Amino acid sequence: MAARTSSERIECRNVAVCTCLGLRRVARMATQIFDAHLAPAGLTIGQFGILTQIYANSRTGPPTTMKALSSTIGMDPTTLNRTLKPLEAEKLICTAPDARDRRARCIHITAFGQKRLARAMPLWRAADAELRKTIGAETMPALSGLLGLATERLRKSE
Amino acid sequence: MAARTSSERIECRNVAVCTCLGLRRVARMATQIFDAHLAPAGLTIGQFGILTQIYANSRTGPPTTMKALSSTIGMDPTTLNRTLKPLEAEKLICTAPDARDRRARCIHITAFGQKRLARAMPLWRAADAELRKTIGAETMPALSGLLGLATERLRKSE
DNA sequence: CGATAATATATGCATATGCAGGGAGATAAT
DNA sequence: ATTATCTCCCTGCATATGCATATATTATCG
Repeated sequence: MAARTSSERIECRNVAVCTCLGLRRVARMATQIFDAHLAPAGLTIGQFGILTQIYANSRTGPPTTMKALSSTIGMDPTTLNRTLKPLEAEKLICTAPDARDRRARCIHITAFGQKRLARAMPLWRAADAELRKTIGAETMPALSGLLGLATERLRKSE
Repeated sequence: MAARTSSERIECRNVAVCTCLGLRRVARMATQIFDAHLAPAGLTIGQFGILTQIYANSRTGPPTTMKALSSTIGMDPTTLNRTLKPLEAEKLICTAPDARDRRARCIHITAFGQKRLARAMPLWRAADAELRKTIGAETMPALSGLLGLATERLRKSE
């Protein structure tokens, strides 16, 4: 038999429906919708989500640390670290070393940040409504539910 | 009444279940699984998906252009442009201007790229199996189906 | 108390993502 | 044919993402 090294067909049909690639693709598309809606408030959807979480935490307990926040939103701490930088540069948040553990930094939302968040909230609602309208009023909660379930199980597996 | 500007509570409960943020979060988590599995083959899941698509196209018709490929995988052409750079630098793909339309660039997978893809394929299967096992054998196809539906509808809306 | 381990954050590197806008080439209008 | 327009790609800018690793600080063990 002659060698047919590069003509051996690679079986790749299933890749077309890869869940990971699907997640990334739909996340990209949804991100464009949300970023476009939030742009007038000067926030991306990622920044908006983080700011909201910091705000929510500030109303329920002690100041958030990087570690806690990164765990809550399921993001690598090093990513969060850098993602916070533009927010701090814009004075939407401020950070200070924790008095009881000087390794940790406490993250606070500023009054300016709260104003920004309040301004962004209706824009987020409009983006959410557009996504719902586009992918279907039945599909949206089903997708959201599965994502919540997946998050939970991915978290537990760590 | 005294001014209470910054003490007005911002309603943000729904943000916790934002579909866009959920998509981004689960996409991040899944990406970590797939990237870890594919690392021995020197590919990220994004590169793997693109390489697979170029390979599949090469077997069914004329060479892929950037525009066509970006549309197929639902990615901005400028993003694709840069994402292809490391693949070209590693000689996994090669590009050449189209003879009939010199604005366009035709993208080909090299024999070296096919070898790399063949090596990565079982790693991708292992990653897929791990994700399935983690999020649940019933959840996986349901999620995949909804993502396919969402992709379709997001595409049509453009 | 001093050495060691564990923890919280930060930095270097590389890839990923897309908007605005620019340049080259193809197509349509007059 | 010349102009106008449109299409395809590329570059500058800014954010997003995480691994390996470094630094600072706390906790633990002997």
